[in-house]
Amino acid sequence: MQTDHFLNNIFSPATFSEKELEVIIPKFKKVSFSKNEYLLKEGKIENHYWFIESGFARSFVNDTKGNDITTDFYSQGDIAIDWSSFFLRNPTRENIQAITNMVCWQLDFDTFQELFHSIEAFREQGRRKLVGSYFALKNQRVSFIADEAKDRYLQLLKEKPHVIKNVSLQHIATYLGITKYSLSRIRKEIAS
Amino acid sequence: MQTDHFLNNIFSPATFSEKELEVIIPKFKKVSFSKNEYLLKEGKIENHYWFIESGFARSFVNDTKGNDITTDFYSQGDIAIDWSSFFLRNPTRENIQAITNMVCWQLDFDTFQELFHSIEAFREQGRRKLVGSYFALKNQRVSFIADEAKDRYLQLLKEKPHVIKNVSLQHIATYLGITKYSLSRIRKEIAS
DNA sequence: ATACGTTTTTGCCATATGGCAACTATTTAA
DNA sequence: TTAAATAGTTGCCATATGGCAAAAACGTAT
Repeated sequence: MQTDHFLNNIFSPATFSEKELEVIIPKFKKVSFSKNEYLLKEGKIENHYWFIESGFARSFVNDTKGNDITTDFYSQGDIAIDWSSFFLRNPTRENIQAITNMVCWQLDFDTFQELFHSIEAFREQGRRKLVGSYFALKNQRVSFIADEAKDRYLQLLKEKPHVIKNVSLQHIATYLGITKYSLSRIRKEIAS
Repeated sequence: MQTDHFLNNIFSPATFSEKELEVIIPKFKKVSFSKNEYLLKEGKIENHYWFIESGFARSFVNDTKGNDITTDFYSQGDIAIDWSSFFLRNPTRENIQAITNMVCWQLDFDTFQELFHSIEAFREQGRRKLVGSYFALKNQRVSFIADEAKDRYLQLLKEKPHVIKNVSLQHIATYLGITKYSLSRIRKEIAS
């Protein structure tokens, strides 16, 4: 096992034993995506746990009026997944699409389950990742209620500056819950 | 073990073996709360996993302007918990308060961990509960962006009619992300 | 380099919701 | 039962954001 392998950043010797790493790491398969390709499509059951080594992706749903609403952005080190479809084995409402070319590492559901139930550190890590996503979502919920669009944008700018640079205005707008017109005006206002 | 015990509705023989139930059920402790008492207070670390047998609770946070914003409602069969504080062992931003008198069943963190790591069915159930909360939150996020306040209210009315009847207008309003004035007007409009 | 399609910007006006202030209704405590 | 506190309602106007249409800017393929 090469020690400069990307996954060694995700599964560090501080948390996993040498023996566990030898079981875990080889189970991942490297997969590349070209810009605009889908990692997951609406109606399918999420069957992969994807770690991103490079590139950007976004997830979106189509609302009842047919509007495309961005639900999240993903970049290096992130897990690009619909947790509920993956764990509950339900068809997903989400699409996950590559915004740039990407390199990812995948685990399928059965392999994930095997590691989850057999390795306590893997299980704890998975739980922490899921809870981390949950926490972010809860904070966003409060921000949606308490903050104006401009503040939500500034917050995103601070938290994920690399995202802003790689994602089109219209996708950022739906993520923030506003129209592209409003976001364009907010940017203009900030610039001055 | 009495078979009409409330927890037998939560831990059913279909999913858990007789032997597992004998380990799990006795570990729960029955606790009652009076109206307005707190199950969890801002700044503390969530140390309990609460199943509600009867009564209602709500969780809320204080935003930067000091406004009290309702984040969720809980009733019979629900788990009234801040998952992130519980699992990540961080001080919480949330308050969970009894809206009526309540009867709950508690497990502390260490006991939860013990059961989580030793009983696969318990672990799967916990994961499903957490993912279920996550799923609900994600759908709410889309609804916030795609639907008007009136539709969000009608949706809540359909999903949790018992909540509406037991919770004050102002708390429902902040949960929906609108002011009490707006919700009052929406109700008036619906009535006609 | 040119031309096409897509994305972003901007003027204009529409609409949903916010929020004060005053009033009314309901709940709680004495 | 009555008074006090709390919760809900409503008139009025303010404000943030929506959304069309047209123009401008940008990216991409030939």
